[in-house]
Amino acid sequence: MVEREESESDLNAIFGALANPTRRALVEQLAGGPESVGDLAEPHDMSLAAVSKHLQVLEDAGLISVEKDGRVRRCHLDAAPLSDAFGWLTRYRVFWEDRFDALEDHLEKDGQ
Amino acid sequence: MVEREESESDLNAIFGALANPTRRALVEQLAGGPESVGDLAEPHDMSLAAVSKHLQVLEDAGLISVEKDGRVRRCHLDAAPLSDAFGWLTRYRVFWEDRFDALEDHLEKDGQ
DNA sequence: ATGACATTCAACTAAAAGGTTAAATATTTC
DNA sequence: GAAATATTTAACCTTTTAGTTGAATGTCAT
Repeated sequence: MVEREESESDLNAIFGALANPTRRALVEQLAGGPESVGDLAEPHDMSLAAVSKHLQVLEDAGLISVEKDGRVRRCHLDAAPLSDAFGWLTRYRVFWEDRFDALEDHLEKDGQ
Repeated sequence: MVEREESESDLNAIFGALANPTRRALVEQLAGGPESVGDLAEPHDMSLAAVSKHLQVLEDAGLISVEKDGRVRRCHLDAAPLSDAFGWLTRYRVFWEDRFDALEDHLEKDGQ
C-alpha cells in the first residue's frame, strides 16, 4: 500500500518544478517515453549542464527517475506526484466549473 | 510549432504562485469568501508587507482580484486560471492512473 | 485638522534559481 | 591504456524571491 500524502514540501517541490517552461517541456518529452539526458537536452537552447540541473529538480520533486545504463542515464517520467498537484487543484475546481466544461471539450477535441 | 492553449507565461506564473505554502494557504483562505488583506495576513507569522507581496504575486497570476472598499482592500479568489494548470496536468493523468488508479480513493480520503 | 487605521512602497538583506564554462568522473571503444 | 562519449560537479555570475523595517499614502472618525 503506497501511502501518498500531500505534504507541504511535496507540493512546494512539485509546483515549483512545473513553474519552469524548460522543465515542463522535459516532462512533455518524457511523456513520449524514456530518453537519455543528452537527447532530452538537444532541443533546448542551453548547456547540457543546465538541463542536467533541471532534471535534478524534477527528480527531487519525484517526477522523474533516472536509470543508469552504461554511460547513459536514461530518464523516465514518474508522473504519480502530479496527482498531488491535481488533487490540490481539484479543491478549487468548483470556482471555475463554468469554464471547466469548456476545458473538457477542448481536451477531448485537441487532447494528447 | 508548439500549439498550446495556455501561454507559457501564464503557466509559469500560476505554477510559480502555487509553489509557495503561504500563497496556497491564502488561496485556501479565500475559498471561504472574500477577505481583507489584514484578515488574510493575521494567521501568518510574517509581516503584513510580506503578505501584501504574496497577494501581489497571486494577483499577477490572475488568481485573485482586489477590490478597494474604503480603506480596506478586499481580495477575492479568481480561480479560473487554475483550470489552465489543471488542463496541463490532465495531459499526464494517464501516466499516474495507469500505475496507481488510486487518485479517486486518494481524493476521497484526504481531499475535498 | 488630527490621529488612528489599512495597506503599499522603498530600501535593504540573505538565500535560491537559472544560467555559464571548465574540470572531473565513469564508461565504452579502439 | 588512450581517446571518445555521456553526464555531473564545481566555481562563478546575475536575477529573482522572500523576508525585514520604516516611511508614505489614502481613508475614516472625531
